[in-house]
Amino acid sequence: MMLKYRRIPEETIRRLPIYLRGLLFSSQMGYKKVSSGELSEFVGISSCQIRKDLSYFGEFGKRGVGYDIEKLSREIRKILKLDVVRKAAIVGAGNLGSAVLTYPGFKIYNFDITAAFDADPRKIGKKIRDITVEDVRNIAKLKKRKIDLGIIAVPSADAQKTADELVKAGVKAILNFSPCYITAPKRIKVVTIDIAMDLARLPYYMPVS
Amino acid sequence: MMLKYRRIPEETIRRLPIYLRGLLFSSQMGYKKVSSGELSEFVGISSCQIRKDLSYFGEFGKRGVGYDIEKLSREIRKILKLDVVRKAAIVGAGNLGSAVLTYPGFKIYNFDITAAFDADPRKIGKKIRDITVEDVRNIAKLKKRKIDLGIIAVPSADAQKTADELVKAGVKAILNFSPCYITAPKRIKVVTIDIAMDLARLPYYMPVS
DNA sequence: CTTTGTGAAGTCCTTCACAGCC
DNA sequence: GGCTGTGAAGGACTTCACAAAG
Repeated sequence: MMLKYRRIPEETIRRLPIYLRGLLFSSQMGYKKVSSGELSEFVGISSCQIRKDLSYFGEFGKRGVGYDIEKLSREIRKILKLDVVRKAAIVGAGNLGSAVLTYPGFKIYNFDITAAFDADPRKIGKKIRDITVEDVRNIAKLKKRKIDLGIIAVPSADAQKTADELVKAGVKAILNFSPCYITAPKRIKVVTIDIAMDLARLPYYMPVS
Repeated sequence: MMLKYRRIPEETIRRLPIYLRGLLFSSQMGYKKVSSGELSEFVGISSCQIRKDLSYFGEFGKRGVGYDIEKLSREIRKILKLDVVRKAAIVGAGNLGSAVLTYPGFKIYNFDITAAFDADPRKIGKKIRDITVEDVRNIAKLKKRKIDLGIIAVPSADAQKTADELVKAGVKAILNFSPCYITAPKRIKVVTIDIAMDLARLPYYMPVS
């Protein structure tokens, strides 16, 4: 395995989780191995794209055979650093925040939500799952608790302020559920999830009656 | 306005809703006009990207001045066909389905959810919002009701089957909340929303302690 | 002087096509 | 024969840089 240095496209990283899901699906179908062609069918991405993407990180397949599902899954998890447990804190304990707190996806990817904050005095002290909601003014104290990920589930108007506080508290990445653009230092990865953005472009592709 | 024909990049369409949100924000700040440079600050997309994107559809700005917010918003809504009311139906009336049904974003973009289906006899007949949940076996009857958008909120295992039925019932687009890849004829636009995909790539960008 | 609109240049990403290996 | 891994070619998207307009 030579693996000379090449810049890894952001698009490749975006696709790795899709492959992971395709591999899970394959394994549930009873397969032990898959070829890039078969995986392509399951995930809707061309087989040579799949091979190229994987080639950035090593040689995981056997020519004439394909990929060992178990082994490739493990490799992708390692590439995405999903094998490390990350501590997360959520700000905003309203409907959205509560939904996020109970969403099982976080555990699957090794996120451990260990703190929740809100500005509403009626919510402070309340227990959601096994977490007691704290006063939003105490975010600064997170620094000692070594939180990796900050989750924003507050109204748009407070989103940037919350992001700034999370950055000060030392988070490495931010997951933003508020429908707005957020600025943060370059070293901090910000991902914004906004269903409305996907919704709004659907009609463009729909013929008018 | 010459506007010679050029293929419109998919990426441009993806950004139009973001501009729309930036314009809303500008108008809420009390502005009447914005330059591409100002809008760039609000949405985190370069000013020449913004100008190029808009240039695919016409000349909406005034040189030396910028864009009239009201007018540009209207134009983008028209481009995205957000000015037409679309009828939507949702399949799956569980937690996710109920949440989707009550999500206000649909109304904003002129989607009118007029039907809901579920396979669970205990849910059939129940009322959510102003909609009575129907038996999933009656999806075929949707054809007469001229539904434009089908929303999938069923377990992954049933997603493809549901998609096939929605296609037969004549939908023009599918919004898929199940965490899996779905196939449909090319004329039908499928958008899959899966938070887990965004979650799973976050750790890659986070330095390990 | 400011800001748009846009060809040209540059960058990034995908697909092709095939050598290399099983 | 079948399938991977990859340089080279091709295509798509972004940025540059500036003429044109207010």
